[in-house]
Amino acid sequence: MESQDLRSAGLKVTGPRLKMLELLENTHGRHLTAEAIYRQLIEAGEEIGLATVYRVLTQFEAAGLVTRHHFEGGQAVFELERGPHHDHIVCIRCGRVEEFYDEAIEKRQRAIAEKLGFKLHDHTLTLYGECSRPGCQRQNSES
Amino acid sequence: MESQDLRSAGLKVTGPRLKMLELLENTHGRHLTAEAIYRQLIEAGEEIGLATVYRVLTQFEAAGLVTRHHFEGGQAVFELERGPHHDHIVCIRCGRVEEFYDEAIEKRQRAIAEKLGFKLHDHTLTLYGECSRPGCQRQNSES
DNA sequence: CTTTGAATTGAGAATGCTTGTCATTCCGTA
DNA sequence: TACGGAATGACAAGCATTCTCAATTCAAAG
Repeated sequence: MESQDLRSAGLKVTGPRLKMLELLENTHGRHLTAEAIYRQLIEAGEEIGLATVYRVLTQFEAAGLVTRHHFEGGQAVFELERGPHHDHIVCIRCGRVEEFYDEAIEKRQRAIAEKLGFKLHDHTLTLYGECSRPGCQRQNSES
Repeated sequence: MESQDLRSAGLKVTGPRLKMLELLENTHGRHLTAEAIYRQLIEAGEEIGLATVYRVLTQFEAAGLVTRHHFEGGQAVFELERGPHHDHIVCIRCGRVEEFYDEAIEKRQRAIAEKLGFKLHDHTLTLYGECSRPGCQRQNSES
C-alpha cells in the first residue's frame, strides 16, 4: 500500500499525497508535468491545489520517490523512481520519452570525472531525436 | 573582426551585437548567464537592455554562434560556439564548468538512438560533482 | 553624404512556471 | 476524543524570459 511508502519516507499520510502517488504509479512509464498531475486530479474530481502538487513533488523528490527532469521546454517533468538508474531519449516531435541504460556510458562518465578531479555526484544525459512511431505528430498536451 | 562573423551569420552589424560577441570572445572557456552578460556590459559603461541581451543571444543561438545550456538552477548559460562538440562537468559547490569530449560515449549514443528507432538530432550530457580546486567554495555570482 | 524603409533597440509590461504566505483543515499521538 | 504541529488551498509574489511599441540605428541607394 502506498501509505507505507509515504511513512517510510518520513512523510505524513495525507489525501493529496496518496492521490498523487497513486496517479504516478498508475501512469507507468510516463513523465508528467506538475500541471498535468494537477489537471488529472481535478478532472478525477479531487480537490487539490497546484501549489500542493508542486510542494508534494518537491518532497517526493527529496525523499527519493520521484525524479525531476528538465527536458527542453519550460516545464519540469516528474517520474516515479522505480528500479535502477536510467537516462532518456525524447522525441522532439511528439514528446514521447523512452528510457535506456548503458553501462559503457556510465563507466566512461566515472572515468572522465575522476580524470578531471571531480567527485561525481550525479549526471543528466538526454538524447533528442525523431521517433519512428506511426502516430508521431506534434501532439503535446496530455490530458 | 567580429563584424564579419555577424554578417556571415546573416545578422546586421549593430553595437549591442558587437559588444556581446566581444565579451563572449574575451571570456574564454566561460559560461555566462544573460544576466551576467548584461551586468558586465552595464559596468563597462555600455548602454544596453536586458531584453536585447536575451534577444541577441537567441539570434546567436539560431545562427549557431552560441550554445545555450540548462544546467541546474533556473538560469540558462550561454557559451560561444568554438571548435568541436563537447559535453560538460559542473562543480556543484563553486559552479566551475569543465568541458570534455569522449568518442566512446558519442558512439554509444548513436547506437542507442538507432536501436530505439530514433533519428538522433542532439543530446545533452552534464556531469555534476565536486571539483578539487583549492579555492572551491560556494562562490556564485560572477561579476 | 543625405535619404529612407526596415530592422533593431530599450524600457517596462506581460508571461509562464514555480515558490511563498497565511488562515483553515487535517493527521496522529496522548 | 482533544490537541499541537504539519499540511493544505487560494492567491500573491518571485524569477527568468519574452513581448510590445515608440524611438533609434543600420545600410542600401540616390
